[in-house]
Amino acid sequence: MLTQTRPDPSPSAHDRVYRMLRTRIMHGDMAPGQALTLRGIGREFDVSMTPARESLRRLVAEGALTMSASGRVSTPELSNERIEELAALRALIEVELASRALPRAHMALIERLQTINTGLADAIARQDPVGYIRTNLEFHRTLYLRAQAPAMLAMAETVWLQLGPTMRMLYGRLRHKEVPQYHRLIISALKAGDEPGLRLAVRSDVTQGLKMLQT
Amino acid sequence: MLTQTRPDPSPSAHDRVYRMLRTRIMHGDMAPGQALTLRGIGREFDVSMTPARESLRRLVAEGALTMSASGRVSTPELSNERIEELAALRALIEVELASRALPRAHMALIERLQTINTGLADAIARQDPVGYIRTNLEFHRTLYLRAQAPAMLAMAETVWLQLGPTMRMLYGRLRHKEVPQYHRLIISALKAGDEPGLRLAVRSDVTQGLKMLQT
DNA sequence: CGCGTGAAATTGTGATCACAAGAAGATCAT
DNA sequence: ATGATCTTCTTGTGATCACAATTTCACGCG
Repeated sequence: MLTQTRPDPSPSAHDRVYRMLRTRIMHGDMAPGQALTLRGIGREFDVSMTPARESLRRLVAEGALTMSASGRVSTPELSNERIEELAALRALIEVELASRALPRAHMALIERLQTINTGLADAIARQDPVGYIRTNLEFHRTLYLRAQAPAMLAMAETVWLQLGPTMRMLYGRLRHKEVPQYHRLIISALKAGDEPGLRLAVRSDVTQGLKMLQT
Repeated sequence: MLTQTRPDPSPSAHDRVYRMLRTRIMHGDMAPGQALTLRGIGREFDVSMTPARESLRRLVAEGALTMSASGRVSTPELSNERIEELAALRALIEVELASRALPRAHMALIERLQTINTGLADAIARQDPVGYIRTNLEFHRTLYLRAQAPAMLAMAETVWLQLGPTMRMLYGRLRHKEVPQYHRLIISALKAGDEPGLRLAVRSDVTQGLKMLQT
């Protein structure tokens, strides 16, 4: 998870590669089961094997990538059981994060969330799955940052990371036509300071879609 | 987290080092703020810098170790806020794990848990903090394995890992005289098939002690 | 056409080295 | 005695290479 502090403008090569791969995986820009190699990553990002290996190993440690018995690395193909577990984890962690964010959810934040929802509508209009996933996660992250609970947010992001490649399939199945209604309910509950309503809306939002992935 | 499958009897050097360090950290065998270096790890485990670096980087990715802006690695020194967050995460995840374990908690498991509690009493009698922490976590892990939710168990273990160095301090403050009463309550609730009682006992067990760490 | 075998290519792991950066220690000046 | 500066030592990062293991491909046979 992103715990280390390294605010310098020129981070290490491995850090750079790690962040780019992480973003790509989290936003569903990679399909489940896709293989990655050290030499392939080295070529793509113009680095040697050492930072490539560090990056891949780090993502494996976070569950974003899986490693076979022979050390080969690929994006995970999640079983139904795994998807259900990760959905349950999202429900547990994100509902708590939303509750903790509520006391600091003022109008500026609510307006920011509404703006992000507009971006979701744009991604839907463009039929852009990666853009949709990215903007959806931005919506949640923006809210949860107000919880001021970095350990929990890190855990939530770890779950998003593991779900990333699978989320792409979800988008295809939902064939989104409009912004998820639960986002509107989340925003309403924030405006009203309605904690039970907020918890219910977040739980519904994070679990409803994932149910459709289980075949 | 321990997600990759590598059942071969001779794992990689980096995997070996990683597991040993991970166990040491999780069981409170290292104090908060303790520094580790690549060359130091290399000497101690008789490996070169490459597996040493891989192991440390992996533990950093899991939050077990922290990395400074200059790349130096050490065990984390947790703030009160961080401790509260991790306790809350334990409560969220472990309560859910216990619930999911209940349907498969038969007499053999219950007897196993009682045996482990006897080991806890031994560790207390020996005034052995590391043994105490290890046996306590064994108690929880043994129960949660029955939940058959590896993603959740991995998350729980990640939290234990982050708390490891701090747990050592907790042991000092509690000055344990007897096996935690909540373990007895957990066992009773399992025998009775009492889910609400089990949830309450687990929540109390995982949060009560950690409250004493917050000064 | 499919399967098996062998060879070649590709892969991951670990060691080593060079280099840059940071930390620690020593010395000098106020 | 304390602070600043300089030097030395230690550290982390990345590149490269060797080697073992795995995978892929090609060819031959049934």
